[in-house]
Amino acid sequence: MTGPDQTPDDGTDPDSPEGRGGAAGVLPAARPGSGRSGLDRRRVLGAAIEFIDEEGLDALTMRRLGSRLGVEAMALYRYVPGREQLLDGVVESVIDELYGDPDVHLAASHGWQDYLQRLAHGVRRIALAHPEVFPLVATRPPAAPWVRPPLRSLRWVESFLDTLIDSGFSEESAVAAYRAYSSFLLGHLLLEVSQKGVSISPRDQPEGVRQAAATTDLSEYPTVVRLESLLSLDESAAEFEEALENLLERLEVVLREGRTPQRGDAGS
Amino acid sequence: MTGPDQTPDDGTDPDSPEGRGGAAGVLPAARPGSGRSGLDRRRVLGAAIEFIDEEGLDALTMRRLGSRLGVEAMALYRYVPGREQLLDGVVESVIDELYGDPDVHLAASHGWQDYLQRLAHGVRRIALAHPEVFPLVATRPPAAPWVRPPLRSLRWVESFLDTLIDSGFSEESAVAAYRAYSSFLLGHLLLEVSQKGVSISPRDQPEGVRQAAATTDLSEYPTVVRLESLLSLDESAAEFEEALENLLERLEVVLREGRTPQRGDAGS
DNA sequence: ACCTGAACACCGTTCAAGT
DNA sequence: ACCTGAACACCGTTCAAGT
Repeated sequence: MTGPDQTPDDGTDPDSPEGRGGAAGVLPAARPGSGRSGLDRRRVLGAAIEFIDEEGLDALTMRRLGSRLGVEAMALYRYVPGREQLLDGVVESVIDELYGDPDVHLAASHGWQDYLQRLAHGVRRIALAHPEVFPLVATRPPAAPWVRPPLRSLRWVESFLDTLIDSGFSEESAVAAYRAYSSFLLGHLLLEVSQKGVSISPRDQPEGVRQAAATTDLSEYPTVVRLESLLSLDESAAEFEEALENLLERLEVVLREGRTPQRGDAGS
Repeated sequence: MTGPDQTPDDGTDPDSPEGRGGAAGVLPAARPGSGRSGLDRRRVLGAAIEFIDEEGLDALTMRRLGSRLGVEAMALYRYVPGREQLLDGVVESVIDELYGDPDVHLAASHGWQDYLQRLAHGVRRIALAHPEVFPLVATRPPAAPWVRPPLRSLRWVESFLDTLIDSGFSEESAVAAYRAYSSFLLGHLLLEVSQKGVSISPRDQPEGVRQAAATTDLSEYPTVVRLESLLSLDESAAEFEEALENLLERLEVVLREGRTPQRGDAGS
């Protein structure tokens, strides 16, 4: 999906049989005969995700990833055309977890609101599972200008639009809903994930953060100081639910006002 | 503000006299005597911003920035402790443009909604002026966990909270409003800016995008294909206004329901 | 078929040295 | 006081060579 690379086994199309079921799989596994030490595009991407989760994005180099896999960096180029495309593969791999998430696909016909709820929670689960990877999901250039970052895959866009249109949204309002939904997801999850990075991990730049906190003169910001405990409460989960509910309510209004105006307008 | 560097002239505190007025200035200029070729922390940061705007973030290296300034890379270390802190300085410098924006500060007392409107538009102006820099604004770890990315400065957080509390918000709802507002800004502007990057610039990875577009089999996504023209319409500006209006309405409800409950609750 | 060694051009950063 | 040259450790990536 990422490029015209001539590497072997680049069956990245999302409809290959293995892609559908497995929670982690973007690519088919190595042929059965090839022994456990055999490298694999899937294994490479999996290792990259692990690496980023553990050490942070900046720490990921071809050489270090190679040595985690017991191999020289140059060996990776058999499975991935370069570092940029490795990152694209990581992003693709991570959102592909959604395809395998039963909580998202289960019971497709409880209405569009239920569907958008499950989709949002599915994306949120991924973001929280890979907080270091998620900014990449948000940041890598998408396949087409209208495939917006948090969903990131034509399959999801298609499914989103179909579901809304089937539920009575006009094409225009389905597209508008898609935009509102994407930016809601992106904003919330990016903030939640970055907050998590700051408050929990002594990993990346604890130095920078601690320094800044120590250096800044707080006496000029009495309100901030007074509200510090309120400000540092982590209410992300509740805020997510509330903002999502609110968005769905907004969409419901749009639906009621704009219900597929093209025909049947006089019929019922 | 960023670290314990012993470089000369590191008066990064936001209250130095020069910092208040000038639209671009984080730091005082060089002493009057030092000639036009004299380097300067401000000049270094300014050149870095220009560079990123023109060539993209990935292209910025110490060596290239040096040569743009007619100097070896090593000379930059006089003004900036390292590349990371250079990027922090860039972010700080860019949001400092807000302090000099008359449209944001003008007429402080037309009510909180007017204030939030002007602030949001100010941030949006910055994001659009520096589309390559803005993801950095969203991504760099903030000074404190509760200083959320798009606002990024204690001064703005303080001003935000004060304005809302003065307008009758309870402390709790002022903080909740701050969170909702930040994530709204982040989501919208990040999407808008990344869309701009994709659709306009033949700059960064036009290769990757064009490839993906060409490689993907669109026949599986009939709805997406059918709605392509709707999907690729750029309605960012209108969507921004609408979502902002909606947010302000939500906040108004919060205000009415929760009007400073601590005292005077029985008085009127 | 799959991996490695050596090499190339380019990084960030340090430090002693120049003016 | 300010800048540079040389050096170090580390990048991504290529390509011929090994097995």
